[in-house]
Amino acid sequence: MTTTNDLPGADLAGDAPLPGNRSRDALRAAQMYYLQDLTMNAIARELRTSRSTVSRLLSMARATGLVQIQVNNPSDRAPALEQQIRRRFGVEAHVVPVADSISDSEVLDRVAIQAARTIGPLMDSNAIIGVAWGSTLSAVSHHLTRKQTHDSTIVQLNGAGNTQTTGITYASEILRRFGQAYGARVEQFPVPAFFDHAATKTAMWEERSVRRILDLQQRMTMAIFGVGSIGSGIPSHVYSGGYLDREDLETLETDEVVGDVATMFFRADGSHRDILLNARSTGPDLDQLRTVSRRICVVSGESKINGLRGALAAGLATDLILDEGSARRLVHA
Amino acid sequence: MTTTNDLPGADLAGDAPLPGNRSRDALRAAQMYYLQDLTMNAIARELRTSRSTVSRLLSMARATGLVQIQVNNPSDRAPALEQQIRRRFGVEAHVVPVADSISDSEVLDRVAIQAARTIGPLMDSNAIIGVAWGSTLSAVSHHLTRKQTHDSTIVQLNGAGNTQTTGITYASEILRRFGQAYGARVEQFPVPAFFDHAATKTAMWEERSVRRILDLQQRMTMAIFGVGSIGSGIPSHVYSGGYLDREDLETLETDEVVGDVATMFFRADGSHRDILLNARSTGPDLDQLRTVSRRICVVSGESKINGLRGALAAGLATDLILDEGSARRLVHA
DNA sequence: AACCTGATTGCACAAACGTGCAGACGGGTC
DNA sequence: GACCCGTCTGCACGTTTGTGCAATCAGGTT
Repeated sequence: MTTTNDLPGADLAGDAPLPGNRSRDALRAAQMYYLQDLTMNAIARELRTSRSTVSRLLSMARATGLVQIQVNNPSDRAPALEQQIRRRFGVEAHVVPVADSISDSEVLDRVAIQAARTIGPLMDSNAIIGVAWGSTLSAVSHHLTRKQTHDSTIVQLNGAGNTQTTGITYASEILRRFGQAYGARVEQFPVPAFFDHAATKTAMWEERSVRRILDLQQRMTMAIFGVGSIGSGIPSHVYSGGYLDREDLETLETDEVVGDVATMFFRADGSHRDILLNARSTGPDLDQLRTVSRRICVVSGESKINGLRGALAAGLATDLILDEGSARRLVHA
Repeated sequence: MTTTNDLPGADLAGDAPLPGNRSRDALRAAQMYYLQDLTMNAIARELRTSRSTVSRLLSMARATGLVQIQVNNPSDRAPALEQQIRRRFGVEAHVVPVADSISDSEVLDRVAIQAARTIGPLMDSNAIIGVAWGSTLSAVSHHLTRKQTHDSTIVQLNGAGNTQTTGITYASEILRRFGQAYGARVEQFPVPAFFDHAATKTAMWEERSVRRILDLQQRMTMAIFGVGSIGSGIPSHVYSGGYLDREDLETLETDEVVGDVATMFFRADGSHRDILLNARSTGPDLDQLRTVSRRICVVSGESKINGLRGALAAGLATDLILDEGSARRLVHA
């Protein structure tokens, strides 16, 4: 082909420059491209613009949630792994296919993209969404696709401050992106991840500013979180980021903690009674978390397997999004 | 580009040739392509196959309904035309964007594609779908995308025989395609479009074989039909295809008929009382049709505008899929 | 009017994609 | 074993799509 690109001599019969033209064109283009199978060139002619503009209109249509693409495995014959996980652990599994040859950070990225797209369709109006923070959630938040909703709220699940920073910029970035993608209010939780003294927590928990957040958490319709894991390979953010001192880490060990969800710790059997640190943690009580009707856990990387097992034993999740490698480890052992 | 195509030296580490490999790969490919934004080349590497195979896997995934693409106009700021139609006529309108420069048959084709894709997501298990026949429905039936359902039934809305043929091959092809796309049973209605004598209809309507179909029609959860139109330009199939003789056409005129749905006629004001031909027609009683909870009317081409107005006045449709030109004519007059 | 600044456009090129074709494979038949 | 026929594969090629860049436009400021 000799690069007879774009439109040759159009743009002579100008369309009225109507208001809101941009997004109207995006909708038209999307309909013609995805519903009528026209090529971008054909669409460009009908829209009296250049093909490259159509390409951009379409990518805008995708980014703003105007176009939604779903991949649904006909549940009756879903991949074996997902079925096994559902049977063994009682959660709806979404296994992200990845070759085992790729790097951990790439796996995280791909799990995050797919998680973001899986969450999208579940997002609803009038929802109250609890969101944790951490490297997993951060990755997810970068790939959310827009979807307009009314009267929904994003609420932070646990404080993010530590001894060095208030953690606000990090956690709030995550929340902000969620809020923006879904057109939702954002409610931050401006407390440290852990109090130094359990008594301070008790006191703060009586404050009305805090109770407002706790109240929202109680009414959550959906919660989204990763897991932290102790004991195999790389420790998660919480265990190395200045949130806990040496003494804390020792008590975790004596309490036989294997992991955490939103800085609330649990043991391999799923129990969380009498784990000292939880009395100072600002995460949601795990019994309360279990009352939320949709609880989505995102996990990437096999180093999290111990924490994940604990979380599953505790029944913290209703939906589990994880990479294929971890899924395999989970069932084959 | 120097055509550095497809994978250079793969296919040495063979994967196990598992059963059902094909559709599993299609699912994996679809997830990686649509959910993770990998290129087909990258997918080919992970799947240990060639890029072209991935391309084919993906088009298979789309064709079998594994991937579903939706374009949703955020109803609050839907295109003006759709809003006006909804207000004026009380139906949910889906306007198919087409430039006014293209030919009638092309318009029909594009309306049909978009109609097929619009119907797809509405299709459900345990549904009983009534389907009419005619050039519009025929076009739609060619573009249905597969979607597996359980225990659903496609039932023919009106007989298709005429004096020359039993009409079976034509109408049944349409039904067959619907049935195949949705994995549904197909129930044909083996009667002529019109009886010569109303008495024959009365008699036949008591036959158990016919009652079975009528019973299904009574329990329809969805109906899909076009409209026939008299009086402007090209007459529809029914008016020229050997179904009616001159005398019949004359009675239609004296009865002030403007169009039909599934060979049941109505006037411009939507009424259908005392239209003689209806007593001999095998289409569903219009009062009964109105009890179906979802009634989708597909219209392409401005020549149908008169019939369409009548059908809307009669309140026959809950959803209307039509081309932009007709939509404009509909509101601007 | 002159000037800046950010958004938007079309172009040119490179990357990604779809598909006709010929060869390879599989399994049934003579 | 030889043969046939339908299916699947990779290749080559042409087509379609994404994107950096420079020119242009819109609207606000000096």
